[in-house]
Amino acid sequence: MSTVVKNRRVSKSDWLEAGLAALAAGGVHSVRVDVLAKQLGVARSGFYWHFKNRGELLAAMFDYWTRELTESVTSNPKILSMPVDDRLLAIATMVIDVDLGRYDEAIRQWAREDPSIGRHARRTFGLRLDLFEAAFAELGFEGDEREMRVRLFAIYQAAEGAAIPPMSRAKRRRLAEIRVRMLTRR
Amino acid sequence: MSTVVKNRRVSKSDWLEAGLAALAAGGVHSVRVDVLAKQLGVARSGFYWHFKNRGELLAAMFDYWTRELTESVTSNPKILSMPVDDRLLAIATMVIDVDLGRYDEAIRQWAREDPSIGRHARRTFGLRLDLFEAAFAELGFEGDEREMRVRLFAIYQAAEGAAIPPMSRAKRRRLAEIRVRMLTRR
DNA sequence: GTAAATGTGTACACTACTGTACAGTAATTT
DNA sequence: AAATTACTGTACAGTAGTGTACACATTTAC
Repeated sequence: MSTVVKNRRVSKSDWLEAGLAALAAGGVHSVRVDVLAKQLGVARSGFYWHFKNRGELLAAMFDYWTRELTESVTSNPKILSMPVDDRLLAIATMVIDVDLGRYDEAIRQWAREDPSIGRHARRTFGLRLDLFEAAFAELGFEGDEREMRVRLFAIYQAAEGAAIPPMSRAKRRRLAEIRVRMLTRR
Repeated sequence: MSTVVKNRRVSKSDWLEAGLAALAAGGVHSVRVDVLAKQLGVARSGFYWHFKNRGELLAAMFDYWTRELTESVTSNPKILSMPVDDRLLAIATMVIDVDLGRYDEAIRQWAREDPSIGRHARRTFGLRLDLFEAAFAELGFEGDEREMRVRLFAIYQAAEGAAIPPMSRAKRRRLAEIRVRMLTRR
């Protein structure tokens, strides 16, 4: 009566992906090794082959988020070399299409519980802000006016994907265009 | 060596407040009756005098959020009777001063885990959107242009308080003013 | 085709948290 | 002052999740 696929081996990255999916769905607390094992259709024990313990998986998940969902943008030469307007729209579009914000809400919650994660998350979110700060500076905005636009752009993007009720990708893309137009206009 | 205050009685609302504080700090999973008891300096057992079980506390917390942190605004005649521009700024200011968004992030996460909470949260967030929808309609915005402003206003406000790194209230208030000015401008 | 590396399942011990039972104490009402 | 209501602590039972031990299976390298 078991519906699981037998004889399929499960690699380290399978555990990582399952962990990330759980993170997005229900926050850190819901990434539990027994639940992941059940989802993957294997026994729990294999987990401890790949990871020393649950904490090591969590650390790997956090690193993944920093590397793949932030630095992949903030250090992307292709994006950084675009003209400002295009750059901002390109980032907004990426956030929607690649779903760059999918773990953001869970990470913030996690950061609030765990001081060490908090410090690292602060740095990572800082990298994003710097990117937008530079863009709006280039557009000639200064002081509070700039800060307002930077924050509005950054915070909205980091939250839209988790918003209730959710929006379709198509609509999000349409709104992104006019949003960028408004925010870059003097 | 115990630092707890002895002989102080703990009421139902004390448990509720402690639960809400835990919710804001670490999400639903971190509202645990043994932890709350320790914080309040009493034994766990008293909890079950006030609440049937942990679930009943969670339900009470959710109701509190809907009533005190949403409907108190969306059904507030004082606010609803203001001219549009003042109304939007008044709401933005309230969100900052009363910290109306303090549980929003935790609630969204919770809603994603628990379908029943999800349904109710959807309704509550809907009430807020309706409020902004009406305001921006009154200002003469239509279609995607209106939707963009409504969403930007709503989502930003529901996320700013939880953003990393955090901003001071003073700065948030300053930015709120120019933000409302920009969003209400044609 | 054998050895090493990479996994896997079963079984057990431990900890954290929830819920229940119940006797007792303090405040409030009559 | 007696009875009722509101609340507390101690003790016990149950469940869920983590981590460890270890023998066994499967793939990869030589």
